[in-house]
Amino acid sequence: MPTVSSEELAAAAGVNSAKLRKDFSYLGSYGTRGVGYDVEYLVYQISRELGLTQDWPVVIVGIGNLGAALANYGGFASRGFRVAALIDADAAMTGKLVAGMPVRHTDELEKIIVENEVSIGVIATPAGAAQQVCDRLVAAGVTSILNFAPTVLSVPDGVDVRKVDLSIELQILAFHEQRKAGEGGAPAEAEGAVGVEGAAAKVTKPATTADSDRAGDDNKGPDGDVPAVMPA
Amino acid sequence: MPTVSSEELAAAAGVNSAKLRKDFSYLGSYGTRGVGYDVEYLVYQISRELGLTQDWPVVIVGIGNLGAALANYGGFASRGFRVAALIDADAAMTGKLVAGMPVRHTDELEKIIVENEVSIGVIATPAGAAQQVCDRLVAAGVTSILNFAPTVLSVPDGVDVRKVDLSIELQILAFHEQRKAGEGGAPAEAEGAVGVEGAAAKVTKPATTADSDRAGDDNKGPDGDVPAVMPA
DNA sequence: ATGTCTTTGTGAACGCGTGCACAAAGATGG
DNA sequence: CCATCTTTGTGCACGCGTTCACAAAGACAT
Repeated sequence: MPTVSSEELAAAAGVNSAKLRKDFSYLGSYGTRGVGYDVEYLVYQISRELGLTQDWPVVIVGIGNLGAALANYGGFASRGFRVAALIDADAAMTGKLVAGMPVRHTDELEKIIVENEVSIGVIATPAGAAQQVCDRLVAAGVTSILNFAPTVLSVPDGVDVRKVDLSIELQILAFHEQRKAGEGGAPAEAEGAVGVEGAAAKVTKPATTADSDRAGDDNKGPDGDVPAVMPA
Repeated sequence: MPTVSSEELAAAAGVNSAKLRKDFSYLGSYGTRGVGYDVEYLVYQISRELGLTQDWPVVIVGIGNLGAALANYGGFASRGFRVAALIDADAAMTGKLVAGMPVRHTDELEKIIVENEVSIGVIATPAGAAQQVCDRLVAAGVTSILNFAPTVLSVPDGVDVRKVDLSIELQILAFHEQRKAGEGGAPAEAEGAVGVEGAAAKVTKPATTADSDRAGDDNKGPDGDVPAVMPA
């Protein structure tokens, strides 16, 4: 199949064909009227626009379970990412092979960054070490950081940080799961698990509101639509 | 600070105060006019709505580096998730302690799900095993799946799947990094890294368009705004 | 008790993104 | 070379979410 129409692509992706065409048009006019889009050419153009045709050297700092998992992750190489080095603060780890690559010590961090012209760093350290590692990465020239540590990093302007919270997705699933179970009393209720049990009784709200606890009210929003409190 | 106003919260979160109030109103009328929101009560209500006050037993299948990292992840317990069991297909892993918990063999999967009333499963297996594990989880009663394996899972209606691609975030960083480097020739260009080098020359487009390669065109969208091809 | 002041809750307006619908473009066949 | 048919590229309109702005509610001081 050398060409595809926007209609076919849209159907496959489950989106509107007009939107797909409009999106493509931002990249330029790469389609041929009456025929469609040349598949190979389209793939190339999108890849290039997304930066997939570039070689991005990255370092992974913190080679614990997560760091090792990331080092072994196959999806990186196929997207143009090249793991330039694995770095860990534990001297006992130095030289060990992870994903076929020797772990380097933190002392060499700056040198590694500069020599490999690394601009993207991945932090998979414990929370306590994250900010310190981040500062060193930035000082050495890294301008984009992917943070897996459960901390909010502060960085100077011009540096991008993206935080990945592995439990967020689980949270979203649990939210929908709660909905499936119905509004009524869900199973395995563990009141006070977050350490605020009795909060509803302590507050100064009228007892009627606090005690009824929303059981039975229809939870309509101000505009009358369904409750929109829903992650992603 | 026993209470907060929507204005303070909005400023802290960097959002509009009216939107924040409207969002809160979907949960009910928990504020007090002239005062604000009772912090403790508000935290409790939001926690409850989000499902944080419930106890969610989960199983993690595939105890490799990633599975182990997830088992050790601190963020789960604090959000109401309880790891009911770690499951792996490798008999050599059975009984080993990971995050202070013995690894169970896949043979016991169904039993574990049923006994613990697990409704959420996490798949951290290699891609090849994911669908099979998924099918068994669903058959045993799991209705929400968090998939870390690089495969698209097919599930019956009523089952939610969320796929986590660890390289997506890296991709987004690289995209912005590319933008920072300017439109001109970026460093470390690796033409053809995705195996389509020469694609621009092979296609049947007029040579003028293909060769100019968009250098110099202003890349305006159909409505005249800035190029909106930008992940997240 | 009454007035003033603060802050909520929400109706209404605005703006942006999505989808519709069609003219222009190009391929294909006669 | 012309007619027809397919598919793109995009102006336009609709709808939804965000923001504005204000009336109602309650606290607090006098």
